[in-house]
Amino acid sequence: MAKRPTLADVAAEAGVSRALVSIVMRHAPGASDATRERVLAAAARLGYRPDARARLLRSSRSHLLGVVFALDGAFHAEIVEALYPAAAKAGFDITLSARGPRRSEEEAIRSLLDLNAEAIIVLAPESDDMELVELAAPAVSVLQPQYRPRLASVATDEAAGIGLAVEHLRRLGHRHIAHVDGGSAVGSDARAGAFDRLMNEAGETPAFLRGGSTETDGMTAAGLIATLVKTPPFGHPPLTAVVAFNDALAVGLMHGLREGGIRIPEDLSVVGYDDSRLAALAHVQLTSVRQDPDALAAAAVGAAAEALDGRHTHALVAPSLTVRSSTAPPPAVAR
Amino acid sequence: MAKRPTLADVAAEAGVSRALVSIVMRHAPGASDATRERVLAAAARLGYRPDARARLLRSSRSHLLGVVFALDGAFHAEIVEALYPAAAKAGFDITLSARGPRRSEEEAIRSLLDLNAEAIIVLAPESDDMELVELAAPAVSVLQPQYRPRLASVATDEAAGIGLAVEHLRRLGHRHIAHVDGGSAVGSDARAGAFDRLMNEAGETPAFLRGGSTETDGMTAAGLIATLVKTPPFGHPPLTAVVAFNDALAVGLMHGLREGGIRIPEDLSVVGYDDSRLAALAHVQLTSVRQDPDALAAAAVGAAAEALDGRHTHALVAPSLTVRSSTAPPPAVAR
DNA sequence: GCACGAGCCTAGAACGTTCTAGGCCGAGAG
DNA sequence: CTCTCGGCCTAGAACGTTCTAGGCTCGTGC
Repeated sequence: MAKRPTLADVAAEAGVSRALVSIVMRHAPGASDATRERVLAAAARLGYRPDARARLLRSSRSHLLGVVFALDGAFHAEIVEALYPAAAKAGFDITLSARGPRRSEEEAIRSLLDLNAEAIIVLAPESDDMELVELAAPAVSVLQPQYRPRLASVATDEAAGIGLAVEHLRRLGHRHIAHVDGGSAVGSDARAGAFDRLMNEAGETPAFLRGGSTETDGMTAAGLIATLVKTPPFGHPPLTAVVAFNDALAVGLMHGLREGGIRIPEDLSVVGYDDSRLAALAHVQLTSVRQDPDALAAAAVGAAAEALDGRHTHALVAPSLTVRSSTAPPPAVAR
Repeated sequence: MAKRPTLADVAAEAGVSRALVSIVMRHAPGASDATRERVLAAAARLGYRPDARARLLRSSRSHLLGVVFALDGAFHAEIVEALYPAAAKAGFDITLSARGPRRSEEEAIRSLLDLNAEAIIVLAPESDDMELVELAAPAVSVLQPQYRPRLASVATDEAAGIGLAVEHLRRLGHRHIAHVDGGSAVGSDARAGAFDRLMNEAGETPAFLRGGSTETDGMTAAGLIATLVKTPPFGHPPLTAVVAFNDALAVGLMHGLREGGIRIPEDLSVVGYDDSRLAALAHVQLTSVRQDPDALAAAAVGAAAEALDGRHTHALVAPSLTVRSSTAPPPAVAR
């Protein structure tokens, strides 16, 4: 394990000063093309790699973005993945810190602050830990809009997402669509509210069913829905489509409904939300609202950069719809 | 955003030297209890937090373990989660680096080396990138045994895992068990080999079926299995249980079989491998071999520490079995 | 012939910590 | 009384970078 070469080693090898090597390495102006080449050659010969710690320590700007994510967050993985190129493009490095059942958001944030992250991006912050961040570094809340002073946020446009789902179903010919809400889950109100507004605008009475955020919740809710499909209340037309709060709920729903003898999509169309791995499973094939990880990541990095300049933006990113085979025209298309 | 206080600030506040503050902060010997208390009070008053970068830069040992994981790795999340406490216990910090479709293992490893991680833990290394690590820092390969000089490894004892699955099925009364292998997936041979040995030891002829590592592979394999269950070849008893290479394969299998009119577990018992989130889904409830994330994490940290001292160990961790409702006694228990 | 600016380069300080070497002081041994 | 030793503490160097201030050399304009 030979010692790792430093700036000084490269400088000696190339016969120049350390400062000049530093200039070349940072692609900063102030070196001729000839020496630049010579220094780079020397660096390559020695296998030199700049030491991130020292670099971070000295430069006032660390160019480091801290990212807090949940290991079990359905959609977090995709955003994290998208954050790397987005950050690189903006000249930032990324350092990750996971939260989970055994590691609190606060711990995760603390460790990032210790590394002197310039700004902190928190995916779906769960609590008031954001206060902690506000003290030490500008922060961006992703996926879950929070409005606080000194806090930027980036989220999917829920109204547009629900809108996509409803429009897709209407185009297929559905006229009686219900929303199975997220119960007390965070974000449930935003989606339910969007559904409410959409229905009202179309002059229809919105139909809501109590759901939840887990597969089990979906299986529970399936009973009532099966009834509404098979034997609708007097004077009511049968339900032909539902928009679920999220994919897990939708999957539970589908399973419960099929056990109850309802065919999907022949008897009932189901739309999920998140387009998670769950939705893409070969035996699930759930039509789902897709939040755009690349757009969210780019917006998050952008918001972080803005926040560093003291501007706290609140961005909404447009979702799209991934159509799979859980949706189809209703049993008898009304004319 | 007032400047963050430094050692010097605390020293001034407490009326001592920087070195002494450092001693107190590190809980190092060489300070009286009285001053220790005084310094800590001053630090608390100023809200001092040590700067990890400077600390890392100066101390020869960085006490930093780099962890490379895959964002979509079925089981990685649980191990990462378990690594935090395991590392803390051994006096290490953890820094994460993700790999994924758009970020190669090599990039992930490089960024960790830039931060001067003392040792690198790679979850399920995919390729020869390990050579890269070997140059710069001791490495531990987790989940996927690799035997190279200068490389430690920690993995689940595949033979024991398959053994648990088979024993569970035998106890239920199954006598005709097949293994649906992982095709060309990494690790397939280890599990298939273990099954082979196990069957031979019991004096039975092992039955193998070609599978794969995805749900789709499972759905494909389901056709043949359905035949073996319903109309076994002349002279052969019907198949009553299968052990699948992994959970995804098992889930595809179950779905395909049910579509083919086979009831699970009444007609056929299915055992998966990994005990991933997939297996725990409410509508799946797959009995599965559970790799122990805590034990793997602890072993990985241990191996990293050993590797720092030049000893490269190869540890096997015993798995357990999570019994759910995809397994039951065979249709007619043979006496 | 001289002043000046631009381009290239360097010396040395600085970042916030830890480490090394050593100083001071009081107590106990001789 | 002197010597030594251990406990507490400090000054200053060190880690590997980046930043600041400035130096040298050349070409150009007067």
